[in-house]
Amino acid sequence: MEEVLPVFNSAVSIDCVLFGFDGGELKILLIERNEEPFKDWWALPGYLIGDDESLDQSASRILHELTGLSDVYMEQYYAFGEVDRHPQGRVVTIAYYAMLRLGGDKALRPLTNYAKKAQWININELPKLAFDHQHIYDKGLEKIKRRIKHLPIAFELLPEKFTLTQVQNVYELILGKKLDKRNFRKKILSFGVLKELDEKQKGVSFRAATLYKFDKRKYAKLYSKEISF
Amino acid sequence: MEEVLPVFNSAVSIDCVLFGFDGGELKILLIERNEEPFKDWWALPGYLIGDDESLDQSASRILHELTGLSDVYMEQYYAFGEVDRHPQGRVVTIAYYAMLRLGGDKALRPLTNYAKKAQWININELPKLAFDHQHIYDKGLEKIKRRIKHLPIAFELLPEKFTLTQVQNVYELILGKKLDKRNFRKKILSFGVLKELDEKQKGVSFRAATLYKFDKRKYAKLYSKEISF
DNA sequence: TTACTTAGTGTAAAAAATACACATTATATT
DNA sequence: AATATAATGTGTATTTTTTACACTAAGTAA
Repeated sequence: MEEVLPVFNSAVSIDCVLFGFDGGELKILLIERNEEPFKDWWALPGYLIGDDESLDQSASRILHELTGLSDVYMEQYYAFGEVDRHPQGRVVTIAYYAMLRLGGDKALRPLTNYAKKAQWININELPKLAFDHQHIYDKGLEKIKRRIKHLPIAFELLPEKFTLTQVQNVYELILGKKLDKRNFRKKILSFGVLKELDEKQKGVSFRAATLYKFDKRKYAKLYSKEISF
Repeated sequence: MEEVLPVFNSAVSIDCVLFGFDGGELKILLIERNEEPFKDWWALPGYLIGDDESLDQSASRILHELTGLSDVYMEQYYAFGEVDRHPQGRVVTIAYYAMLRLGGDKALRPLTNYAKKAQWININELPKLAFDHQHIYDKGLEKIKRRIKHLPIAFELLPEKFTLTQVQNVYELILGKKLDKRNFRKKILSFGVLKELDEKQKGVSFRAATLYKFDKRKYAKLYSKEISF
């Protein structure tokens, strides 16, 4: 405990837990590793931070390089630093999560060959993950469960226009339990951030539901309220 | 983005935000630095993690070496990693908070000369802090504000036996606002973790209040409930 | 005895959460 | 055209939680 200059004593990395909702299923984004250790294993998208980037900037860049995704707003939630979490040396990793709107257009394309591919995988069919990534994922899920109770972040998962039933599906998948339809609608509408549209769902084979959209202005207000008291 | 071995790319440190309650005042623990940069400035107790320690272990050791305190249960809450947060090089710091029972016995005695001294300082009289420590403190306070609403962590600040008015004082100091006495008592008792003692406050110059103590068994149950759903 | 200071208590009203079931509507099938 | 199907959409009563609000009781000091 004598050094004055801050001596490098660790590698620092970022790992990202991205939730996506597609075809009625809750998925997370994984990469297939192309490097040792854990070559060919599935892992959370993650890599070492860069010299001239903040943690948030690193997170965005890394996600982009490994998956091709950009403009994803991620939130930091925990740092994992067990001594032996990486078999080849000390790596402290800082975990971020985000919820993401899926839907065809955005192809997943790693821009580096550190990953063979990136893919959305149903959370009920998770493979064995590299390193302590299962643990990092578990903590991330716990985090958004708590979060979703207070803030309507589930909309980040949905397309621009959505039905209330879709919202309820997302909640049920994340919380892992069934919710009462009437009470759910009452509550979700009471946040005051949904705008009913003059438009119905199309292409369904039964009664079409009313579409809603998400009012970003009101959401921002709500969000800042939740933070303070 | 080519290395396979995890190359050290940063220093990693821990900073601790410790809240204490004493003489009716909410305080935090600061050290006076004895090293450049920011020699002679006040700072949060913090230092670099060790090679063979987890983050939690590092936090405990560092707190001990800088202040003499041991057996303090701290919780990690955020990682700060702006590129220029340390003037002499990259340092990512991981912040921990805890709430602590003060009261005479435990002397503060740095065991290293990295700190000149350690001292409890009223949160209303904070000096200018080194590095980005003001920011780290602000985030920590925000965190416990949110936390205290759901869990009765305020008891960690109080002596073994305490009055309800003392508990209320702690809440008011942390939340920064006055609370209604009757409603506060109703709510705090409804947590079901306080045991009324057959004993009164002593040495006060007016009516003595009933003492309570904190039931750790019930608290543990409550805590685990809050985490899941 | 009196003055002072803090402890300790209850209720009514409002708001939020919960439990619960059926008619409506669009489509697909015959 | 009639019918079957499957999901949409809606209301109320009950319970629980939160909020607002003011006085008496008890102990100490003068």
